[in-house]
Amino acid sequence: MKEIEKRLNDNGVRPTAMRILIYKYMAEKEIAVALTNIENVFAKADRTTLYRTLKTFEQKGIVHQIDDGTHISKFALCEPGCNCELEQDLHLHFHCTNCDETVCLTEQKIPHINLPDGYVAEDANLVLKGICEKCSG
Amino acid sequence: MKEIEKRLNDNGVRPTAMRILIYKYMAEKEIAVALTNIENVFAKADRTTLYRTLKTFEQKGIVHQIDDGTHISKFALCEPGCNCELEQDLHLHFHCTNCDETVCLTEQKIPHINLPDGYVAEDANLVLKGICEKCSG
DNA sequence: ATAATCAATGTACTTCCGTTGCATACTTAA
DNA sequence: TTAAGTATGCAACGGAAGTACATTGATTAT
Ligand SMILES: [Mn+2]
Ligand SMILES: [Mn+2]
Ligand SMILES: [Zn+2]
Ligand SMILES: [Zn+2]
Repeated sequence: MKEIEKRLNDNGVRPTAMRILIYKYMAEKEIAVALTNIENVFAKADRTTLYRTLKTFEQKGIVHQIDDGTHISKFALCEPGCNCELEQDLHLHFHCTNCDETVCLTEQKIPHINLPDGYVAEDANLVLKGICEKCSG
Repeated sequence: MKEIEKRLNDNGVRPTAMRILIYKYMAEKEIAVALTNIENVFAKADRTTLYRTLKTFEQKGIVHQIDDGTHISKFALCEPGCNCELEQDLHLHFHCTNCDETVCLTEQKIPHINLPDGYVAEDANLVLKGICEKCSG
């Protein structure tokens, strides 16, 4: 568990008890989580704290936010050493319409797209929807 | 303007005054519109009516909904004869972080993606974010 | 050790958007 | 002309994101 503290420290986030718990929870869970989700797990903690923890994690590059089309922000841990801002590390996400879970497909990078003149892309979001591995098996 | 009535009729939507106005508005405007947007334009009409009009249009294949990552649903008219559900007609969208406008890039189709075993894709959403043509010019 | 300072958490409240239930007006068909 | 179906209006609800302010906790300097 010292690894988590180190990871947080390295990214400039003070490793408080709450933050370590949330990080641990997200690490064990292999799918993207929403605030409501975390809220249910850590019912004794305040929503705002959890909200701000996610925001802090995001700002410091510990998690990345995912827009899977449900209009609910979800978050997933970044791979160690990944730079989500850079095009090379942008991966696609899969949202299962059956179980409503969203996963990172970190191996599947978003292909480069040529845009019409005048458009300058700084970020990209690619979400596929359908039936996930667990639900189709 | 008879064209609009025909378009609505052809898609099984009764061409009421309100619906024609909304269609006309969306046709003139070349960017995706949100409900709030339409609400401001047609201030005398009720929110719910506008909301349901968009929903009806969507169900009948007259408009398609766009998730541009702002967590606000936006809508744009479908090209005549387009089948948004089909992979071949899935195009990408561009969201300008400067003017907050979202446009359809109907020429830019979403490339086919090979998924890991077990995943079955039925829909795709690709949004690029950055500076749009108007803002970069 | 104490006080001063800054960061993290808690409480409460607000806003925005999407959505639904039910009543009323309008349109179409018998 | 009546009845049935559809569209619109009115009112309210719920979820999620966000913020202001108070309080607690941890760090640092004196
Ligand atoms: Mn991801
Ligand atoms: Mn479009
Ligand atoms: Zn699933
Ligand atoms: Zn712009």
